[in-house]
Amino acid sequence: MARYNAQATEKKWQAFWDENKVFATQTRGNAEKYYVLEMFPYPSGRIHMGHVRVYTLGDVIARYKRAKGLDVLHPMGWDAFGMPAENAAIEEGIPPAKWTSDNIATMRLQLKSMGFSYDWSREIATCSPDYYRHEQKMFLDLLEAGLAYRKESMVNWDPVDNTVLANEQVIEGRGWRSGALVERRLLPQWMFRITAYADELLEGLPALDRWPESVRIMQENWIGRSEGMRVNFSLKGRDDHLTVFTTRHDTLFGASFCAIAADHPLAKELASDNPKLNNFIDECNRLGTSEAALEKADKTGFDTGLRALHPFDENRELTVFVANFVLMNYGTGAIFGCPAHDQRDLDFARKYGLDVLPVVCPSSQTDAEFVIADKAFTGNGMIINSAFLNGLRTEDAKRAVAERLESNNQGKTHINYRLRDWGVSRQRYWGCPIPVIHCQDCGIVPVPEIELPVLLPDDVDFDKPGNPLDRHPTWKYVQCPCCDSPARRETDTFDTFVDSSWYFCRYACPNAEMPLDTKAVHAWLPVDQYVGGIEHAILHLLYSRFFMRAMRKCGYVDFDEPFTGLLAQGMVCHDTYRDAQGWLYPEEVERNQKGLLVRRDTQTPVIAGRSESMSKSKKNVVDPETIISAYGADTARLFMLSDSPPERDIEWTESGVDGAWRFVQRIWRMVDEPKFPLAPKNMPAPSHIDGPSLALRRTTHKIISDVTNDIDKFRFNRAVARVRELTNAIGAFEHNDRAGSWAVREALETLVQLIGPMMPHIAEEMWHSLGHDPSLVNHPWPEPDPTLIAAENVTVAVQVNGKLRTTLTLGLNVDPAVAESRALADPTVIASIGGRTVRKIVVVPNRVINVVV
RNA sequence: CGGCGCGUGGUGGAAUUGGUAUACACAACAGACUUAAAAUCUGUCCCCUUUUAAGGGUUGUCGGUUCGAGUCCGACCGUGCCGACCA
Repeated sequence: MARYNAQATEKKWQAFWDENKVFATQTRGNAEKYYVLEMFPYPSGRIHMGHVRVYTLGDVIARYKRAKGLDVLHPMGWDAFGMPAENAAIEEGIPPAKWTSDNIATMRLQLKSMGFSYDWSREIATCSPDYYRHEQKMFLDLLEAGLAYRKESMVNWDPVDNTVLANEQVIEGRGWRSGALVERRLLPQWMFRITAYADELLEGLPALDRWPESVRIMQENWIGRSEGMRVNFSLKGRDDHLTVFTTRHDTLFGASFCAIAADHPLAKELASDNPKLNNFIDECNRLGTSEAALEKADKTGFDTGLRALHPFDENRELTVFVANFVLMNYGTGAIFGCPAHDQRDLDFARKYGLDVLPVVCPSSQTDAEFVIADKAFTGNGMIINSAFLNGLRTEDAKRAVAERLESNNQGKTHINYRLRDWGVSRQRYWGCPIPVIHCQDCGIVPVPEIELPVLLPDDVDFDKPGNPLDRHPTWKYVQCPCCDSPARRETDTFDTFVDSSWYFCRYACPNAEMPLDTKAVHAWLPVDQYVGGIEHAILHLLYSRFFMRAMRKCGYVDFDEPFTGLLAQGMVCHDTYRDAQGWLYPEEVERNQKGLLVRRDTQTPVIAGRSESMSKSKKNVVDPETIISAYGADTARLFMLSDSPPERDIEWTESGVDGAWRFVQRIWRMVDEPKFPLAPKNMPAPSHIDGPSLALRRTTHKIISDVTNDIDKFRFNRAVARVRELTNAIGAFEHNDRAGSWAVREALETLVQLIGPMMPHIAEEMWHSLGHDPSLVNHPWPEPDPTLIAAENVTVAVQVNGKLRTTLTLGLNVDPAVAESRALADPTVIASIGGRTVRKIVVVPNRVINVVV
């Protein structure tokens, strides 16, 4: 009896798959296509458990769809530009290109050792000129299409990474990567006009019905469409006016002040001869960057001395404040304050003693009893105290106000979005160079297409902070392509989210001379199933949806949505351990004889913290490689699939891995040393099968049906449970006769096929042991026999007044009247009825009979 | 503060989507095999009454709809994630 040797067997089959190009993408023409893609990794050095999970999920889908006879595209590549490579250069003196390609080489080997079914011939790395030259060409197209532009704009500046961050890369006022407090700076930036597609991106969401609801809601909120009005307030003693954005123009008569943002142009103008106002603005800007402080910050304002006139009543003068709670980057950077119906305005009004005039009365109260204390009423209702609006409901009042303001040229209905244009400039070296040239005479000149790619120079130094491209002695000095006079290259590079906004298209045509081969892209795209972390719910997924539309406008494709299905998998968690010295790795901790957690080396006590997602900072990580070398890839893959549904977090436990390992051994023994000889392979079914053998056949086919269903719905944990049931059924089977040995072979072969996508190496080995030629990968998925699934008898629950009293075995689809009389004849049921009158009998066929008395 | 999600045994979780709650595993306990250990196999394993048989209760709490609720509705409690002054 030989123990299953996972390491040798896995290597053997990986080599077989490789040599025979088993996973080469097929295009058979008559088969349906299926594109399954997992988010490509950043080559940080080594794979971690998060990678193992997401790529296992994707691989099960890919192998399953392949077995189902579909043409599957399942590629892998590298999100290879980005700051860690530069940090390595700064800290260890390794050039970013070398650091990155070394990491890719390591991680590629690690992924191969997991046995994933990638078509490696389509591998791409975003840092390769073969990739980024096409990105540069696409940028030129976007530029021409008016979707890329340059703008002097206030940016989020990360003082640690010395770079600009997009709004969504700022989390609680800190850089998403460095964690440094973000400053505001005015810099010329390259922007992508994502706002041009705000409505389209919003309207496309409901059709993405195979996306998680939560992701769609997050994107919806991020786009932040709101219907309202721009309203002009005349300014006393000035010719110009103040434009505010509001969604509650029905409350216009409740206005008691106006407020503008600290960086509103009007505020800046007024501050030029008002030092106190200037001071106040400075204070706001300082606060404006630190969101944590802002949370508790009081609403403060500064009276500019200006007075705005109410649009419907020139005699009403409203003080114009600069206020710290008004944001320049939303709406017009100016508001009118209606304290009775907006909590912020109410807080502000109470602080500065301003009027609070209720103008909307909730339907539950009369206007006489309705008062505003410390809570604003923000709901809809009946308009009061509002001249010509009195008696109207909120919606009608909005319409009436809009009509009157528009006819007086005092306002315009307006749809406002929270979404901002996407700033793509990064002042970094390790990114795709932006292919433009700055000429004193000609301005911004695109690099001519024949000169692409603009290559990154190799000879850069990382001794000083800032952008090495900018400091390079020669790289940026070029001649203007238009006038030949001396000019300078753009030294900004792209945000790496640009790289990942189209890579999924390039997989369809990795060697095309053009950025995209439209025919190939249309053959494979959209991605049928995308798998990745929920952390990309907004950034990557929204950018990709935008880029798809931009590529459509540039004529590359004729569809809008890159990913029609999305599976957002949960994180891999592990217990945390620490002692007085700090966090400890799991392998540094053990249980002593008393069962207490202690350090392995010193035997001193260890505190067990709660389970959290694996992270290097908390040291609660398990290196996949140690698991693979101890148990093999199949065990790791099985563990990732069992127990928890994919979208939920999974708890990595040593005992769970042991359990998975035991299962691998167990199924191996079933073919390596069967309890009795199996029927020869390919033998036709015996003409007569009954008793336990028939029962085993029924189980086998029921489980084919269940597992197929479960994998279709990505309920892999249930699929694993069903497979274990089949294993238990085979293990318990004792019927050593002709029919029995045939049924066992059928069950075993089914078992092997069902675990194929989950544990491909052992499945391949068992398939071979059962006498079949490789590769199982190309063997069709088993089909359940419907006549075996349909049971002839069903167990039906019998309830009296909703309480379970007994169960009956009835024929399938038996006449309800028969079921009824069988139930009423049952002694337990008679006893439960206890002589009471039967009022009603509910019969749910094949499920339940409920006697109501 | 808002949005979204979750709450089922000691643990991870299952429940045909309103129809027999606790599938499948992990852990624990007992036993078999063994000189011993590992491995393997068998059994017990939500709670209460009772030796068993049998009965009663149970899906965070309270209420509602229904012949019937883990599942639907309302309120509350707890918890997690995300967004946060979005006018």
